[in-house]
Amino acid sequence: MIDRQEFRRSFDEMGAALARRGIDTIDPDGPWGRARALDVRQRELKSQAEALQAERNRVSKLIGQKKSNGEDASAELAVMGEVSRQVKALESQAKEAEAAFNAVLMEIPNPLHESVPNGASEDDNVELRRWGVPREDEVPPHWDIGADLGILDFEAGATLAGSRFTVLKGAAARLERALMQFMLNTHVDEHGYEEVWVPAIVNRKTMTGTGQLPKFEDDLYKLEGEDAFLIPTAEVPVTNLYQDQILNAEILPIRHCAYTPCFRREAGSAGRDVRGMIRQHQFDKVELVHLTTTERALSDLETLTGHAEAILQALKLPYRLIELCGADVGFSAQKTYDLEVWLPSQQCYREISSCSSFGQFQGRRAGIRYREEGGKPQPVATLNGSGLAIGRCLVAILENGWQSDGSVMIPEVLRPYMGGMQQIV
RNA sequence: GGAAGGGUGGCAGAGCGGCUGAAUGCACCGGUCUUGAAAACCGGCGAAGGUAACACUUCCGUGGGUUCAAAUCCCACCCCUUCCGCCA
Repeated sequence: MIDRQEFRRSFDEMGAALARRGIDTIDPDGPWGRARALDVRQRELKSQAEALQAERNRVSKLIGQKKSNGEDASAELAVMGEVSRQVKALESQAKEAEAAFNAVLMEIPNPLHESVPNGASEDDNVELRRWGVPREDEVPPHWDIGADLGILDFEAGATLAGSRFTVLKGAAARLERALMQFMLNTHVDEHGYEEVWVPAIVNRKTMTGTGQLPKFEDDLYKLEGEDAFLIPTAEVPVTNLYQDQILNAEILPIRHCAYTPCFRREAGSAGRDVRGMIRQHQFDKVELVHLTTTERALSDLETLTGHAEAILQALKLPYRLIELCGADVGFSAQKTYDLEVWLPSQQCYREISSCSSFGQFQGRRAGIRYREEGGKPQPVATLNGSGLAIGRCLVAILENGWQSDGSVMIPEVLRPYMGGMQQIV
């Protein structure tokens, strides 16, 4: 959520940062224009209500004093009936107006950080660097590699659950588990993260805190008969671990890593990546989450991204780092780097990690604040990034490790987790 | 699912119609004392809006109601704890 004070003080500057996302900030009936109008109305009604509340409180106190002194208070009581009715009416109007203002605010995305490049679509994302040497020989798609080896079963996934579900067997199942272990161990032992294990079902409030709700309910799996949802990413429960808390500044930065399954309806991506396991309704991911100060947010984003890169490097998977342009940065983020891994069958790089700084946006929404010694509470800055998406990582290993005899070389760092297995045959 | 108890400031915990934004203790901050520390003593110490600063307003799980006045009374809901049932 954007800051109300800043919204009033810097309406035009904020609007400009939002316009870079392609949002209409000129139209008075658009969200930006409506927010302004609703704020004015909300504040008017609130100050009217408050003035009358003050009167009510003053006279009520007087009545109490008179009564306890045995004096007559009937004159005051006579007028207060009406005053009280008016207070109630104004209170509920003010409440409604504030709720309306809030509802609009909740649907306004995070203004972009000034360093984010302009752009009209994902085609304008900026490549920052590449690592590793992509193989350019012909490699079959992972679904063929996996089917030939008998370790990926897409038909079984479809039978059990539908499209975009896959069953892993044998070496693939173990590889999935090995990747999870390797990633978590690396982040805990080498990067200093504290591991957490969290629920994969959360309530509406939690989902709202990180920004998935109210705007993106269609992307989520909702539980029948309950106001609860399957998480689309560990970001949601892990960040919200601290919802409505005031933290001591000394404990920042907080760095958590977590494995969770992730569930996405992929409502808007019909027809994209329908084959294989690039885009699944359920997938595994190890996530990195930082809670830090606003001053540190941007430099911590570099650190976090580096931790995700370290995994790719250890697995010796070629990748590139891109910075998302204004049109492509997600709703809650102020700045985002994507890591894209080389997929030889497609001869292109595909997203395998997304690392974002959210500034105070989520901290404000989720009520996560911190206090410097003697200072006032202020929202924490949050960051998160995949470290990494496990299913896509498995795909990359199958394709990059594929050999012309049909076998797949297992990256060295994973072999201890694979019972010493060097290749999948 | 059934029964009972309970949700109050960073924590613990009183209050159960007006003098209560809230006793008390702990924690924390400042001071006195001390070579220093501890102890003791004195003072301060919730959040949000609002203001130049005050004033003022709101907040005692959430929502509604009664009343001139609600943390306190009434209704509904949510959550937690314990016991029983069920169960990995």
